[in-house]
Amino acid sequence: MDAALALFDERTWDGTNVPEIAARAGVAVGSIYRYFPNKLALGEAVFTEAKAAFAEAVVDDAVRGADPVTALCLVWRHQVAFAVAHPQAFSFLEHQVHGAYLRPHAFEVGDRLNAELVGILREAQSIGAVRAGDPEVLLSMAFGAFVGVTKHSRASGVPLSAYDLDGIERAVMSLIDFKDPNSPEATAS
Amino acid sequence: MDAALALFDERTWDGTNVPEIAARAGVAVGSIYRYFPNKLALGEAVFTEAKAAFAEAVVDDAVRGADPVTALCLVWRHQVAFAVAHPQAFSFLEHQVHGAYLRPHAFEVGDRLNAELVGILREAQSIGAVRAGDPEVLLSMAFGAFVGVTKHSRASGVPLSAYDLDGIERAVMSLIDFKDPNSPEATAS
Amino acid sequence: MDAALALFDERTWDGTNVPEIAARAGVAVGSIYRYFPNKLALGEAVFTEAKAAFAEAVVDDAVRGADPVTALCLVWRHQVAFAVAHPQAFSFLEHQVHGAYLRPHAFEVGDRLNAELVGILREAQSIGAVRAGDPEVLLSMAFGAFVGVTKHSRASGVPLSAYDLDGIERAVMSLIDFKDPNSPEATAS
Amino acid sequence: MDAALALFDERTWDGTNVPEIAARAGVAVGSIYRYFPNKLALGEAVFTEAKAAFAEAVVDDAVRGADPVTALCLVWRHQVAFAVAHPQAFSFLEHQVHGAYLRPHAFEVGDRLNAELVGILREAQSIGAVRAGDPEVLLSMAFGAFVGVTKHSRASGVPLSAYDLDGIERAVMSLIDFKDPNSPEATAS
DNA sequence: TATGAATGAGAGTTCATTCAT
DNA sequence: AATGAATGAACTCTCATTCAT
Repeated sequence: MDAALALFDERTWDGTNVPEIAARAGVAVGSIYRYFPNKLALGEAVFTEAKAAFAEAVVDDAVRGADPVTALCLVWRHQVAFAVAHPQAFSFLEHQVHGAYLRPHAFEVGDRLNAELVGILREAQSIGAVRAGDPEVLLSMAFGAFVGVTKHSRASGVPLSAYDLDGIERAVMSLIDFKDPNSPEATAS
Repeated sequence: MDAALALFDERTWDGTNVPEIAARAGVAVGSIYRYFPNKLALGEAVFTEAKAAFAEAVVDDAVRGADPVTALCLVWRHQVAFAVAHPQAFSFLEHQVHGAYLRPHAFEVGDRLNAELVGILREAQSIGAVRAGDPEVLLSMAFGAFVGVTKHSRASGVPLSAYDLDGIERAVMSLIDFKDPNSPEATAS
Repeated sequence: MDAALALFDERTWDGTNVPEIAARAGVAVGSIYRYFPNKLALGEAVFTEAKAAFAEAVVDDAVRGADPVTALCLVWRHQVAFAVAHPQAFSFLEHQVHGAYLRPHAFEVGDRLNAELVGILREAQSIGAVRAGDPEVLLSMAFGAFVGVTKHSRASGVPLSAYDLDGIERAVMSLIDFKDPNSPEATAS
Repeated sequence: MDAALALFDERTWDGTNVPEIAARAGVAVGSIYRYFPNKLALGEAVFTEAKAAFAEAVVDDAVRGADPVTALCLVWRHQVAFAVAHPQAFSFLEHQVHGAYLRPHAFEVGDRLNAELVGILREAQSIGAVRAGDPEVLLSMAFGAFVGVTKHSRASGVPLSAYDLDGIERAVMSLIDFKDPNSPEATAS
């Protein structure tokens, strides 16, 4: 599955053939078919696993137990940590086209994650910690901004860890107009 | 080429077959091969044309003649207008994987555009109109944030024009910490 | 038809496509189809015309009116003259594979020619002017020997006319053990 | 390769399609492509193998160790034996058109064989065992005469072995004016 | 359980033929 | 009558999948 993920990310699901995956994994073609009924199922498994790992990494119990402000910070850092640790998985999940080999249920994990994040954002809005506006759109923008950086990282060949991640965080926090209502600066105003 | 663009966007270059393109275009398979030597060349032509159209739309003479502050505003609006007018082309250009069918020279137009935008951003930074930091990264983030919105638009089925585009612009301007140094508010501080 | 002959000779009937023929002839593809119902018919016409021209050149009225000894000499020289004048037609006729595009009747002219030549040879044998043995085989050998020279000519790029055609004739005459029964040398023995 | 040889001989390389070859060989189309990268390479392999087998059959160590007179006789008989044993290979090699699918190096074996035979002929000429004249042309004629017989054999459907092969040999020996300088008859004159 | 040669449906491409101009 | 763009059947080649070893 690692080999498959790497190739799907580099070349698309359609653009990758099973012999290549087998070669990269160092096994025979037939062996892949002992664990997956077909290429479709392999694609689905790779996508689903990556998405689940991402979801689990981003929203853990600490996030769920925290107040929206802390939660947002944690989510952001988890996301960055995942992208640093699993750049291929992160990039693959961001491909624009997954429809060819995914049945609807494959999107459930992602949708659930999205709903949780939107909930956090909405709560944060309700206490004035974040800019007003459709929270789904706000999420898309904040996440999109980070995806933009990861694309730049891949294109330039510079690993994500070499970027000014704090500066990036500050910029995205400006994007959503984030301010900790408990911080002295905020209460002063 | 329109039919090809639509299908490449929906299904990936590898995931689209030539008879499908022909059917969508309402022509015979052989006719495609009168104008393109092979599927690769068709993909390249579609990509190159879309990229050139985008580049021309985003940076026009008005942008080139303007001061960096005005230029940034214009660029933003041009970009939005292009995405509204040509959602498939915009989305296709944002696919993460184009390497399979593009020879290096196909990236030249995009690189040139990027260099121009980075130049504008750098100028804006030098007069304090924009947040400090690697301008390439800043550009990736701002552009990425917008791409995030277009993805949301496609996924939700809501056309981009139905979004609060002004709100989005304001958020991204916050992202880059943009302030017009000539505006009264800015001079007041 | 000249263009077609040249290409069929160079590349085989199957290996030649109609647009190429049109291009070589300096006409449009459609124009070919005004004169020939299809490529098959064109091939047949080219073959039949070449064969008829050869047959007519080799056995003319002079040959038909002459005694077998003179006839043989004339036939030989006619054949050589034809190969010198129309090397492509000669070579094309000697291709081993014509079956794909010829209906049986296309072979009639060739068979008739062959029968005539065999007849001459048989007469010559009957007066002791030529070696004994199956005249068809003798003809194949004598003709084959000349074809061998024409192949050499094509392969080496040296025109047939530059060869020692008299020496070749003498050799082939030895092959069939030809001797003019009226010549002094022959009567002497 | 046997199936391919048979079909190439019957129908030309261009006139044979891959499914036909597969069917004749009793394998699937794809299997052919496991052993040959493409049809061109298959053609080349068939030609090269046939040519090498012919060359090896015609000039063996016995020929190389013998005096020119003996060598010529051996070469002749080897050639005849090859044509009797492998009529399709012999006929295929004699096709006039091979250029479409052969790269230059495919001709090397044939050229080498030719050079060896010409060498033998030249030696034979130097001791007066063979008619004077360009040995390449002499070779073309002698070989062509035999090819003529094989053509006749194929056209008539009579197997080569049913021909008067001794008579044919005598005729061709006359063609090259061959006489064993050690034979009593020769020494007598 | 692992292998990879074999399979054949289907993809990319060619080209004989047609027909509006 | 001549043209050549358009057509689609047929060809070359690929690759997901199977199965004897």
